[in-house]
Amino acid sequence: MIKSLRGMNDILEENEYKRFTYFLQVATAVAQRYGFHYIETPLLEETALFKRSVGESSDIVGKEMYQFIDKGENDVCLRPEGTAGVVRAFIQKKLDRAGGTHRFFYYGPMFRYERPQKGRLREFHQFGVESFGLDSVYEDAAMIMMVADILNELGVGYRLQLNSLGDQNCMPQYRDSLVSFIESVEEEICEDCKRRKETNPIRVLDCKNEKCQALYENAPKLINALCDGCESDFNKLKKILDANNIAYEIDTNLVRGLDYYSKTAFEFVSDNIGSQSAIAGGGRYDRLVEFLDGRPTPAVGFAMGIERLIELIEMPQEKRSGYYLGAMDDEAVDLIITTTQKKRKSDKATCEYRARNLKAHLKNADKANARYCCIIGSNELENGTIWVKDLEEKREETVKLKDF
RNA sequence: GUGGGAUUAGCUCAGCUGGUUAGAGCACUGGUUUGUGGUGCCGGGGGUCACGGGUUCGAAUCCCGCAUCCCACCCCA
Repeated sequence: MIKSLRGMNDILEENEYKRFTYFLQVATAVAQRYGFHYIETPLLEETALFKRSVGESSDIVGKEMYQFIDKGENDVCLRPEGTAGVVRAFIQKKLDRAGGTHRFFYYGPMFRYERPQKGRLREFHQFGVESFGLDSVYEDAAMIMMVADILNELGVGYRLQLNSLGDQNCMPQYRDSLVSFIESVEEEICEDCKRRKETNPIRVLDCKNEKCQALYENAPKLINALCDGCESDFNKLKKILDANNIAYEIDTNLVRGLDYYSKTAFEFVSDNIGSQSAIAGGGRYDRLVEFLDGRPTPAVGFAMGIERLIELIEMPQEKRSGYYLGAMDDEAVDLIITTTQKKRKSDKATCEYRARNLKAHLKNADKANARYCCIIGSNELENGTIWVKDLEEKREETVKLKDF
């Protein structure tokens, strides 16, 4: 038997596909209410795109990409995340030169070659949005409120963690002071942190090693080193969230794993899905368009992990709907088929191809969660009528077939 | 990539220290004699016990390998 590859799942169970499609409905509707429109970009991109955007120091690019040389000798890879492709499309379409604001949402599969576990797949699905052209912190707040709206509508509980990563004015200085701090404790930190000091020093802050964490208690905090602009934006952001009743916690160690973030960084986490607890994450990435050879364009966005989310969604109760049609007589089956086809012009309608007794049909109709069970037996066939039972109201009537 | 646990019917699981045709509940399916469901009763189908080796007179049960899932590390959505 051929099985799916490790970490790659089918979404076909009732409690999966229903939640999956319901999530997309809700997320899409909310994004459209915020003025975002759909964008679809390729699953396969040039490897260089991710090296330059996500960053070579990140684990995603360093060891998790599905990368290969195609038949035209191009170095390509399956996208490990969604932002880079959208930014590439934005620049390629010269929207950076067009100016103005551009807001996109997308969803689809992402690929990372990781060791699978609960909430961590090799092929997984993200829903995300990207907003270009606005450097206003109001847009950062709008992103966060959009995530909150989606989660609230889905009945998903969360905690929001917030941080500011600074910009090109304050981040480099902070990085220098952090590096000198790390050097002062270098003897005692873990091997990973020693490596991080060289590749991406900010990342030592979210090292999970307890000993390291204890040492970093005294590390300089980025939040205290922000330049005036970053600090006032961060304060403004907090104010906006307060005014809109969005609860948050400041997490000074929240460092997003992708290199392109600056200023606002946020993460929505859940305590109910195991150790892979981040359900949405995002932030501002004002430099990324420039890094990918576009005109400098401020941008902000987020992504949500759909598989993690659907574990948490509370589905609204499903109501009976549509018609179930059945014959109790072999002679009536053809009539059932044509009647069903007629109904399908306007309503959901399913039918049974075999003649069955009434009890069996009612059982089928009930199982199909149909609202109406409609039967033609020998009596009805003779009189040109159809027997219709409303399974919810428990009412039944016999109507002329032409009026049905 | 490292360490640990699990793997028996579509699903959730039982199967004691190796011993005759591997079980249950749910699900599926058929019937339940005059045409009434979700909630009665009776019956039926379905498992090379993940896969590959080994030990043994005999393996779902013991050993080795391998795959997948789960947990932790790591990483992130």
